[in-house]
Order: sequence, then structure tokens, then C-alpha cells
Amino acid sequence: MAEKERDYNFSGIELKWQKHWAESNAFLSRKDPTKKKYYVLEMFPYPSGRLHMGHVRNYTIGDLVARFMKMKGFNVFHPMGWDSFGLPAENAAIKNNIPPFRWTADNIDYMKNQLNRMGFSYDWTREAATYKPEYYQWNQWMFLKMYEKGLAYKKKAPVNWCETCKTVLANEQAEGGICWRCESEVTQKELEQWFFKITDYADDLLKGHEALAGTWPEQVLTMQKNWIGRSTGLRINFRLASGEDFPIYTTRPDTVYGVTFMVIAPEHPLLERVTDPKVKEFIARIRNQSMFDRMSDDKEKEGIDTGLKIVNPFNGDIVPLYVGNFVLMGYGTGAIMAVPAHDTRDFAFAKKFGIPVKLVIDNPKAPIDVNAMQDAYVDEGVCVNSAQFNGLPNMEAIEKISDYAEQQGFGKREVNFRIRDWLVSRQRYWGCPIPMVYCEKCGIVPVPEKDLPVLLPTDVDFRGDSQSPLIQMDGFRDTKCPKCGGRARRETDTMDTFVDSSWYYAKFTSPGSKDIFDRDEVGYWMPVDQYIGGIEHAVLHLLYARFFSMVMNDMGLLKTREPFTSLLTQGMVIKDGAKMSKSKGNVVDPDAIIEKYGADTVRLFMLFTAPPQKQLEWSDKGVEGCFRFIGRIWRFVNRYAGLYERAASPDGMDLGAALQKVRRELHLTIKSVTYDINERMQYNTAIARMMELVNTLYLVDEKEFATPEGRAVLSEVFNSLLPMLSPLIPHVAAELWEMLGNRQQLHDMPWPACMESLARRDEVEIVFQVNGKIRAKEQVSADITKEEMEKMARGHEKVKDFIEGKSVKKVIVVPGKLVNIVIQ
RNA sequence: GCCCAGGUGGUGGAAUUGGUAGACACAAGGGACUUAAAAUCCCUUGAACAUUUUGUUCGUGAGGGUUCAAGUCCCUCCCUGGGCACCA
Repeated sequence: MAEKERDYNFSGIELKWQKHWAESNAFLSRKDPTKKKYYVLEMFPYPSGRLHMGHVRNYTIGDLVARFMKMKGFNVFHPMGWDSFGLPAENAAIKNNIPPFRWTADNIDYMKNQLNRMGFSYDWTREAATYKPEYYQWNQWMFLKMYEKGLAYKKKAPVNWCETCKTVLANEQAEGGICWRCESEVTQKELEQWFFKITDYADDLLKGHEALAGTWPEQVLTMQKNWIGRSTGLRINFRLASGEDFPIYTTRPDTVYGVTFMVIAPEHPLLERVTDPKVKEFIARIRNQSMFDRMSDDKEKEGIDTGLKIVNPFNGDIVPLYVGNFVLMGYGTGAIMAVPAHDTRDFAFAKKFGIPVKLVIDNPKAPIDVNAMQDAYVDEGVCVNSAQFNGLPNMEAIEKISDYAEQQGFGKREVNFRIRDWLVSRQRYWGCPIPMVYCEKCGIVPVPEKDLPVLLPTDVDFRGDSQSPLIQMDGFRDTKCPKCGGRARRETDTMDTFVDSSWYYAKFTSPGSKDIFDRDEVGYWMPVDQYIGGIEHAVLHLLYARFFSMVMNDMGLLKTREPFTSLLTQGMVIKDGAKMSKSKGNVVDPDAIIEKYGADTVRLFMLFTAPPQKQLEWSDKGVEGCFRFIGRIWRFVNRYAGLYERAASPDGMDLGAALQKVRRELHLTIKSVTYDINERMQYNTAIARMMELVNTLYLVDEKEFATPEGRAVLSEVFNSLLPMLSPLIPHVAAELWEMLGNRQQLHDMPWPACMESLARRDEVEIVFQVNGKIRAKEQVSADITKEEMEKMARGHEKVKDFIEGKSVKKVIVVPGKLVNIVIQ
């Protein structure tokens, strides 16, 4: 039996199996309508140069799911690719004088090696990279289709401009006036830009949440819901003194009789007719403020009286019109009615400018004195000073007043959304060219489908300024009009890289297809069953991807509306309490750890140290602990390899107590590991259970395993434990499996089944309580009756000490758990 | 300010429906092996008090409550993390 143990040479083992898997096409997936498919996808990386620990964690979780589901009998699809357009490539090009194309391709090579070195089970035949023409031509194709449908359009609008990135940004990418990429403040610029009409899908995006409830983290759904920001209200036509319409939008029509002033956005076209120099100066100043300054919290509301008067159609009140820095041109009509008595912001503004306050909703329990008001009354109440609506509860008045306005013809119910159309133009080079042409005669002309792709030139010179080099490239920019053949100019803006990642999950099914997708492939594999990635994309990528999926569904390209059935958002990897970053100097390089401990140890650490949704604190000692556990498995299997008989089964054998216990522990382990991985996605406890099993195995006397019964139990242990370890630490598990003489590939083995009859303890420990306090414990047979339990408890010496001479009020018996005797 | 998640040993974290709090691991201490060390294997390890074993009391952010029984349910408060916050 005791051959000389081999050392655990992890790097040799890992490289051997990685090579083996690649050469045997082990993870190639083929569609098979007779099998149930399972599509696991992790958010594909930007090829920035090297993997970081966040990637490693994300992809380790994904690989565990993929390998596990495969063993559970699903036809698993697990692809990977590259989100390979974007600004860092350009910045690197400027800094180091490397063409973005070269830089990107080199990074992909390097990172692909890193992924393979981790042993991830990707089907590399489905690899797609967004910077390649065979990928981005379909971006352009989609752009044309969306243009045809009016979902892509160009308009002049105030947009977010990031001076550091030298480009415009979508609202989602400039939240709070801060650039998502470089965190500098964005400014507003009036520019003509391309947009996708995501607002057409605002209601769909919101309704789709119903289907995702339960399988997507609630937090993500809430964030999206807030971002979409649906509200219902009333559009009311106020009038200028001249009689012209002056429409506003409000969600509080019940307060319309309390309007004492109006406020208009500084960008509002009506202001062009204002001549007062003081007002003009104010408007100019506010327009130059960054959005960050304008919207910042502590900033006081600024405003100025335009001198214009507005008439309230409900009661004929004439009120002043102010310009205010807090009114947004992009929402509603760019103007609001202000009711200081019932809106905190309006109240503060009115106090600042000495505008009267008019009470129209009173508190029935404690009538309000307008002159004594310290703040707006925003709670529910009853209408006052509101003509025929007096006495109505204000919630009711919302409907009645809306009805009245609609009947009178000066109001209309309206639904408004906070979400804006998605600004997709970028004034950058390293992205997908927008397939549009500007003709002197014909205006905007789309590039005909047959002329796609519009190739992005790769021979670029960055020695100029930081502007996109495309603007200077005559060969790219100058073209002929597809319509009239006359002189024309290409669009030199490129697409937001979030366009690329909005449909890649579907493209993975058929990266080389003649059409955008191979119908059979995409129809079979989509949607993604399990998507895994960071929560930072909640209102960016995850919203855009849902939008694209819906558009593609409407176009008949996808059969389902939602792209990701289930979503897991993994927590960050941190060190010393902070996110790993170069500036903090707390980065741990995956390569170094793999070299020291091997990929299996890194994988195990990523899964064991914290549940996937939580953040994970890096710990060198923790890594060593995982390495030690693998060593324990390695030594145990090596020690007893000679006793292994593949087909041996302890079924029907008469096992002694020790072996019986091992077998029971094994089946209990299978049961909870399966539950933890399959149902709970709590991998740390699954690993803990296997550690317990290994601890139990170490305590068994060698002589026990040397018997025929022992050999059978041991073989059953190996036949179950190694498959269970395979999705976690696939290399060492495969090596041990092979060492035992098995010919079948471990990753192709079925997931072990738990024998329910064995996964049950025949002895349990019960506790005896007196007044809820534990006084004694006892081992009893698992099928003990309630009556026997009570009898034992009453008869137990320690219990007797406590109940002696007291009257027993009540006895609670929980079968198999406890007896609680309640005494006076 | 509003919404959500969380607060458990020296540390990361367990505890599936209210039923033995602290699984598993790290750290620490002890032992075996060794000339010695490393590695490995085994044991101890929430706190306090007492003790020969046994034991008693306290203990899941704080304070109340429900219950035979609360980390788990309810109320109030404190703290941490995340999201939203002029959207009319």
C-alpha cells in the first residue's frame, strides 16, 4: 500500500491539464436540441493589460457554475471575449507611441494566457473581440436598422462634455456631473450628436423588472427603477401676458391654486426675448456652470426675476416668472409652477426673494397659519383656497383637478421619465465608426448596408493634439455621397463602447456568422441563464443591454426580451479595507500568486473566503490555508491510492461503526454541497463541508480502510469527493482522478448523487432545558418518540436537580431536538 | 433627508422554517515526529468566576417587547456600507 508519496507539484499538474483540455477540445459546446442548455456568462473584460483580482474572482465563480452545471447534465455554453474598444488604448498610444490596434491585440494575447493559466473552461471557438471588423460591422448594421426605425437620430442638445476624456458622455456615464471613467467634472455643451431612443423603451424596461424579480438582485432593480424615474402628472398650459401658451408639467395639480411664481430653465428658448442686461448676465453665468456645481447639494438655489408675467388658467392669478439654476431644460417643458406653501424647495426660494406664500392644502388635524410657516407643508390634507375643489382630500383633488383641466382644454395628463435618450457619439478614435455620411446636397445619408463595414483605419498618427485623428485623415473623412455621388464627408465620431457590449452575449453564440447571428445558434443558446459581474454596471451596461435585447427582440433577431435570466453581482476584492488600486499600493498581482501557490489555490481562496455577493478581503494567510487544504487532499488520496477499486461499492456490506460513520458523513456532505452550490450559491460553506469530510477521513484508523469493507467505502469516497472538487480545483482533482487509474475524464463525470437513506444520522444529540436553559445533553436514537424524550428528560439526574420540589407547568418537546421543562 | 443591506470570538465568516450560537478557516497556545528546524499529524482555543472531574454566570451594536424558547420576529435608537436625492 504505502508507495512513496509524490509531491504536490502544482505548476506541472496545472500546465499538464490545461494543455490536455485544450488539445481534447474539452469545453467546446455544440447545440443539441435533445439536451437542456445552460448559458453561463461573465462580463467580458476590457483588455487593459493584465487581469486583476476582480476578474479572477468573477471568472472563478463563473467557471465553478459552468463546470458544475455540466456535471449536472446540462449542455453548458461558456464563452469569453474582449470589450476591446475604448479610451485606454488611445491614451497608451499617445503615451508610448504604440498603435491602439497593436496595444489591444498584445493585451488580449497576454490576458488570454492568464485566463487559460487559471484553468477556466471557455469555449474559445466562440471568442469575439469588439475591435475586429467582423464584430463591429454589426454594430454599424444595428445602427442603420435603428436609424431606419427612428431609434437612432441626431439632434442638437446640451450634452455632457468631459474635458479630460475629450468627448461627450451619456447621462448614465456622467452621474452627479462626474465622468464615470476619469471622475473629473463634466461641463455642458450645446452640440449636435447621435442618440439612441432608449426612452421609447422606458416603460418596457420598467415592466421587464417583474420577470427579473427574484433572479436579479433587488438592489440592481431598484437602481434601474430610480434611473428610469417614471412619474405621472399633468401638463398645464399657463399663458404669457401676451396670450401665448406657456406649458409646464407637474405631479401636484392639487396645489395649482397655490402657485405664486413660475421658474424657467436658463436654456429655455423663451429667454431669447429678454433684454434686461442683469437677467442676461445671470443666464450667461449659470449656463457656464458645470452640472456638478449647478446640482450640488449645499448650493443655494439661484434665480432672478425676468420681469415677464404668467397667467394661471385656473384662477387668472398673474405671477412673476423667474429664471432658476435648478430647473432642467431636458425634463418636462423646462419650466415649472412653484407652490411655496407645499414644496420645500419652492418655499426656500420664495423666502429668499420675498415671494408670497399661499396655502391651498390644510392639515385637518392642526390648521396651519400661513404667516407662521417655517417650512412647506408637504403631507396630505384638505384643499382650501381652491375654488370648487375646496374641502376635497388632496389625493382626490389630483384626479378631479386633472379631469377639470382636460375638460377645459388647458391641461393634459402626461407620463414623464427621468431617463434621457442615450447619447452614443464619442469624439474619439478607438471605437466603432458611425456609418453615416454628410453630403453637401443630400444632407445626412446612411452608408448602404452593402458598403459595411466602414473600416476604422489602423495606421494612425497620434503625434498631433489629443483630438481624434480621424478628423485629420482625408482618406477616411472624404468620401462620396452614397445617394448622389457628390462630395461628402464621413461622420468622424465613433460609437460609445457601451454599444459594443450591449449585444455581445448574443454574438458569442455565432461569432463568425454571415448574418448578425446564426439563427439556430442564437435561438438555441439565448438567453443567458446565469450572468455574473460587478454591480457598478447596474444603470450602465445592464440597462443598455436590456434595451438592445428588446430592440433585437422587436426586430425578430432574438426570441426573448430579457437577455439575462439570472444575475449574480459579485463583491469587490479588497485589501487592508480598501479597493485594490495602484495609487493605494495594495494591489496583489494574480500572476505572482499563481506562481507561488498555483491556480487551484487561488480559485479555492476566491470561493472559500467570502460568499460571492460580499466583498472579499485579501489575506496571504488565508491563501496559505487553502493551499494546505489541497495538500491534505493530495496526501490522503496518495496514501490510499493503492486501496482504490473503481467499481467497489459498500452497498449491502456489513460495515463497522467507524466505516458506517465515514459513509454517512460522505452522503451528508454530498447533500449539503449540492444544496449550497445549486440552490444557495454559497460556495464558502460548500467548501467548509468538504473540509469537514476530509478532517473526518484523517481520523479514521488506517487498518479500517485496509479491510475489504474499508476499501469499498474509501473507493466510494474517492468516486464522490473528486467529482465534487472538480469544479473548484479542477487540475489537482483531475490529476488525482487519473492517478487512481480512471480513464474517463473527471470533468465529464456526473455529479455525485446523495443516497438519502444514508444521509441521515441514526443517533442524534438532544438537549434538555429547564426554563429555556440547557441543563443536559444526551445521545439518543434518531427515531426516538416524543414521549420517550420527555420521560428521559424528567428522569435525567441533572434535570432532576432543577425540577425537584417545583411544579412543572409545561413541557415542550421538539422531536429530535430538545425537551424544555417549564417550572414555576 | 429617503430607501436597501448589514453590525456575531483576536480575524474572515457559519447557524435552511424561532429550537444546542460560534461550523469551516486564519491567528494563538500545547503535544507527537526530528540531532534541530521546516513541513506534516494530533489536541486546546467566546468571556468571566469557581473547580478534582463536574460546573455556574454572561454573551450575536444598545434598550425594550412577543414567546416555553430570539442572532433569527416586533418597536425605538446608535453605527457601518451601498443606492437615491432639486426630475417639478
